[in-house]
Amino acid sequence: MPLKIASFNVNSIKMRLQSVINWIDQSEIDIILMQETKTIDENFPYKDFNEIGLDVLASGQKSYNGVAIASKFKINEINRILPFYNQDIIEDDQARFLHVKIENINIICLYLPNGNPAPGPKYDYKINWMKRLIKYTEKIYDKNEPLILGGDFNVIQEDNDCYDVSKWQDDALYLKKTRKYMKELINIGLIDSYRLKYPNSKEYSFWDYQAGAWQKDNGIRIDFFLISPEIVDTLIDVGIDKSPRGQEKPSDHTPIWIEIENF
DNA sequence: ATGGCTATCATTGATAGA
Repeated sequence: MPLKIASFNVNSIKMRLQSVINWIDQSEIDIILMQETKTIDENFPYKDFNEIGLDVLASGQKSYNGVAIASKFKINEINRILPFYNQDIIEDDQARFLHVKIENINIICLYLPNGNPAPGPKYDYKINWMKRLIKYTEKIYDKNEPLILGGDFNVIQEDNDCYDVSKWQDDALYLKKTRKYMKELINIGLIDSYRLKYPNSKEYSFWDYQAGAWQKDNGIRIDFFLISPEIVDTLIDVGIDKSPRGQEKPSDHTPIWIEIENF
């Protein structure tokens, strides 16, 4: 039976609740990874997801960040804290990470830090977070086990992932160091599922609210599904659904999805 | 245009996003 998995930076689950629920229903999504939910767990709208038959796990905080997963199959929590490997940082109160197991699949839902302005402490935090993610992924990686990293990576990895990279030269999303660590993560043995199917396409997953970016298609592709070889073997289809971005009161991101043969 | 918009929290302004 095919399994359809999506990732969507919703930019506030409260503002986007009805459109997210409708999109899940219309797109026949089995598992959805959400980012920028912007609410504490007590206030997460669990009921609305439960009513359409989904189990939910949320890891949020007040005002900013926040990740959540909703699934037709039981969600088994593995980890909601990305471990530290750098002794300089002793705590991290930003809700950006969820590692779960659903059926036989290890799934990580992530919201990688933006990092602007660079250089500066926010960029240092981003790079440190990427190093932690690399270490964690190396630790759990097994090429014979299905593993999916999905979410908002806040990285413009290739020139084809941006309408005009000349405007992003000094941005934290495109700096050489950012792309170097993204490459290091991929080199553990993961595949960018979108690029596997569309090696040369220019399609985006984010358009700024400002300056008519959506109307001009001034977008960037920063939401990814990185998948292990075991998932590649069962991959049926991949896509970016632009339609939610064109609706009233949209998120500035649009959902991405993969379909795999699982059972 | 170091601009343009959207969301949150707190109280009409500051902060963050990318």
